[in-house]
Amino acid sequence: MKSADEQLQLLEQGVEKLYTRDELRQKLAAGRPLRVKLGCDPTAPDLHLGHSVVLRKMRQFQDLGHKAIFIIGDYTALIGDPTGQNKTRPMLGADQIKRNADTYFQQAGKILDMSPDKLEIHFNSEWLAQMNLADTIRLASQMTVARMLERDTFETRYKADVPIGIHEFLYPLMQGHDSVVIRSDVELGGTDQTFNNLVGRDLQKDAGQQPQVVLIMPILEGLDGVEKMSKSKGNYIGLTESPADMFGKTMSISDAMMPRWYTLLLARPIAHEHPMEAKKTLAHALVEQYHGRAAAAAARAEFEQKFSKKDYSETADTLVVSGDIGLLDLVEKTGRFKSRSDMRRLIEQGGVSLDGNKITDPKARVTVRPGQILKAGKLVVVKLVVS
RNA sequence: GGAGAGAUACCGAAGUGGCCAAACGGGGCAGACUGUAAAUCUGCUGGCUUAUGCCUUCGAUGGUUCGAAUCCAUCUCUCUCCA
Repeated sequence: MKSADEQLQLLEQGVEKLYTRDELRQKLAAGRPLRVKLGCDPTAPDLHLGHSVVLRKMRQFQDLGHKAIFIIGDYTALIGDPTGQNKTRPMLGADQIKRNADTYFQQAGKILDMSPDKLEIHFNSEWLAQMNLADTIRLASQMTVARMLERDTFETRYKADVPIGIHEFLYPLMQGHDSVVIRSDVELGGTDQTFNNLVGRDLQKDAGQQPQVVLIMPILEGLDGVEKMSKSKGNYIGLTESPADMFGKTMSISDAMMPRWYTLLLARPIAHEHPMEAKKTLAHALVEQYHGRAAAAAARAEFEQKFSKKDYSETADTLVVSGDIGLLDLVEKTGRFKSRSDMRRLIEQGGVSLDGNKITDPKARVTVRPGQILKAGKLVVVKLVVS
C-alpha cells in the first residue's frame, strides 16, 4: 500500500471540495482499507460521462486498496431526491429497482473494480424500512429547519415560489443515516450532493462515530457546455453509446469545455495542440476507455473520412427502402425525427440531400438507387439499400 | 380559518371577447461560414396525407356567446399577508 501522503496526493486530483483534508490524511494513515460510500439512484439506469467522474474517483480508491460501498437508494427513492427537481417521482416496484440496479452495475462495471472484496452493495430499505415513527422523529430532531433551508435547492425553490414538501426534508436525513449504518469513512458525491453528505457527518458524530470525510467532485457540463450533463436535457454521452456517436458528440463540444473534460474524464492536462487535434485526442481517449483501442482508432478514421473529407462511401448505417418513394417518407424511415411537420421543415430549409444534392421540395418523389447516401440534418447519414 | 395574488407552448414572459397556434426573449433545429468548435448572419420552432383546410393547446370541469386564453360558476394547485 502506498503511503498516506502519496494516496492523498492522488485522491485530491480533480476534487472540488474536501471536508476535510486533514481527516482524510489521518484515516489513510491508519493503514486499514477505508469504507468509501457512494449512493446511487435506482431510477436512472442510463449512466453517462457525468456519472463517470465520481465513479472514476471511486475506482481510484479501489485501486489504492479501499472498499467501495454502494447504497442503492431504493427506499429513499420513495421520496425522490429534491436535488434540482420539483416533482415527486413515481414509485418503483421492487423488481424494477432490482433490474435498474443490475443495469447500473453492468454499466458502472466499465469503470469500477467489480471483485467482491472491493465492492459491497446495499439497498437502504434494508434498514430504513424497519424504522417506525418514533425512530423517524428521533432522526428528524437532529436537524433544524434553518439548517435545512440553507440548502441551495430548498432556498432557490422557496424563493421561486416552488412548493417544497415537508417529506423532502427527510431525504438528507435518510441518506445521512445510511452513512451511520454502514459506518462509512468517506462519502463521494457531486457538488449537488454536498449538503446531503455533510448531514451524514453530523449524524455520525451524534452516533458517536468518527465523521466521514466528504469528497465532492465537480459536476460535468454537458455537450452544450452550460448545463450539467443529464439525460433529461439530452446533452449527454452515454457509457454504452457506440464508438461513432461517442466520438462525434465529443467533437461537437466547445473548445472552452476541453480543458475541463481533459481533467475530469482523462485526469490529464490538455495537450498543446491545435484545438481540433486536441479534441480528436480527447474523443479518441474516451472511446478507448469504453470500447477499447481498436474501436477508438476505427471511430477516429471514420470520423475523419465522413466529416473532414466529406466522403460518405464507407457509411455503415443502412436503410432499406423500396425503389420509388416520397422524399418525406424516405426521411421518416430513418426514425430519427419526431414529426412529419418537423421533417417537412427540415427539407424546406435545405437540410436533406441525396448523394450531396439538396432536395428542398417535401412533396418530391425520388427513385432510389442502391448505395445512395441520404443525409438529413447534421447527424443522420445513411446508405440506402433497395429492397 | 380569513384576505389578496397567481397558474399561458421546452423555459421565462406578453396577451383581458373575434386580426390568437398565441407578441417578445432564451433554448432547440436547419442553412451560410467553419474545425460536426466559438462568434456572426438568415430561416424555422403544436400535430395532420400543404391544406387561403382540419384537429389539439393558454391549470381542470361546466356555462354565457355567432365566436373564449380572454366573461361567469365550481374545482385543483401555488405564493404572500393576517389569525
